[in-house]
Amino acid sequence: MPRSSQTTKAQILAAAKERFSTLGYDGASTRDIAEASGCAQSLLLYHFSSKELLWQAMMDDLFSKARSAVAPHLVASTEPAMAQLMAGVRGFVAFCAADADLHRLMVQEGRADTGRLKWLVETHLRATHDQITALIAQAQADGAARPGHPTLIYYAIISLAATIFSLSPEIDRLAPDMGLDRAAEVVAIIENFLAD
Amino acid sequence: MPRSSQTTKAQILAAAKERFSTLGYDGASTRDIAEASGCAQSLLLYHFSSKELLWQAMMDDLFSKARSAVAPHLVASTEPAMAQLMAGVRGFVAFCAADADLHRLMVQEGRADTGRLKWLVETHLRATHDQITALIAQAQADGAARPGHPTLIYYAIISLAATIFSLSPEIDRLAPDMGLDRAAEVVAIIENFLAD
DNA sequence: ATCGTAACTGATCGTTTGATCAGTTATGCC
DNA sequence: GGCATAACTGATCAAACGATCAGTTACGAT
Repeated sequence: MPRSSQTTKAQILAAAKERFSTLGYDGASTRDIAEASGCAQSLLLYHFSSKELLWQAMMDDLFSKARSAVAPHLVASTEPAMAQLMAGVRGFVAFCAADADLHRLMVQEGRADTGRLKWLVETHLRATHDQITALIAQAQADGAARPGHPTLIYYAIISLAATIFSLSPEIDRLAPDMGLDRAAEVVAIIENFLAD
Repeated sequence: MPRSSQTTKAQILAAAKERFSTLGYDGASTRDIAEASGCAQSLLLYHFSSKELLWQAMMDDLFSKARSAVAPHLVASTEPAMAQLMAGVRGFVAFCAADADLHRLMVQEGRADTGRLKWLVETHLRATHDQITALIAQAQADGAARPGHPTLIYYAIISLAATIFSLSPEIDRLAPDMGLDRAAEVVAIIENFLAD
């Protein structure tokens, strides 16, 4: 019984995000993803052609959502660079708290120099990296942000913002008493870290 | 031609660390690991019984090395907690800079609540976590360290110390101009972050 | 020297993987 | 109402997986 193509694709993408982020690219199987989204494995390949193209479509979808959480705070603002930066950080932390899968996926792919990493850097990472590091450099020139290579600062922010949420199974096992409202404290940590 | 059992095992463990850390548990195959260490796949299983026990043996080996890089700075010191902490941080950063695989492996396993994660927490993580968070709490009581849940501070330190090195393929692609002596700057970042 | 045992290999088992394809069902258009 | 087409399924492929096992090699103790 054919449904809307968009509905089926969205269900497959959601299942793919869950499986790829927890099991890794090789660990996740297209049969498993198809079963979790309630369709035959062959339908998954009918819509996305191959496992790798499904992975790319899932990444496109995820980065599109991440950009809409961060970008509005950055564009064409008249505020100082540091204020723009912190507004973007708040949006990014909120996104990571709500969906830890993006950072899990990025860490999985960022450790080996594969074809998938090259695709990720050229398609999604480069533009954001260049934009944010320019903002960091401006904030440093204003005397508002701490010194250091902007790329290093950039990755320090990302790791502080995302690691707590992406390692939550491990952290929950070690410190079950820790509260669940970690986002506010994470923002405070980054603000304190960024300040000169 | 039988070699020493210890030599063969060490070669297999080194190859396993490289494959598991870059491809993930499912992505790495015992055939690949055996080929990289120059022996038959059946010999690998002869020495380690199964893929999962090989993975555990590799983790035991790696944590043993990590502990010898950090522990000497912590035990039975008469210095204040903050000074002990920073000494341990310097040892840990140096270890991460020399061998980024441990953190890669930890991030891979820390995101899904599998049997392997449970084994990791109980066998290797719990003791270190309890020891370091107690030190953090003491440094906070001394008024030397910033406030916040010690486990949150603990994971902030770990992510700051390790992420830069474990994501080096991605970072090298984005900012090839960045220097290679990142360890000193990372230590400075953590020291600044920890201070009250 | 020889004998027991640890180290090691090659062949092979049953499963699971990504992928292909012929065939079936339902929807939207004229 | 028929009809082209998009949506979808089940069967099946070759390849790779973890694992088992019978058989071979070489070292070390007696």
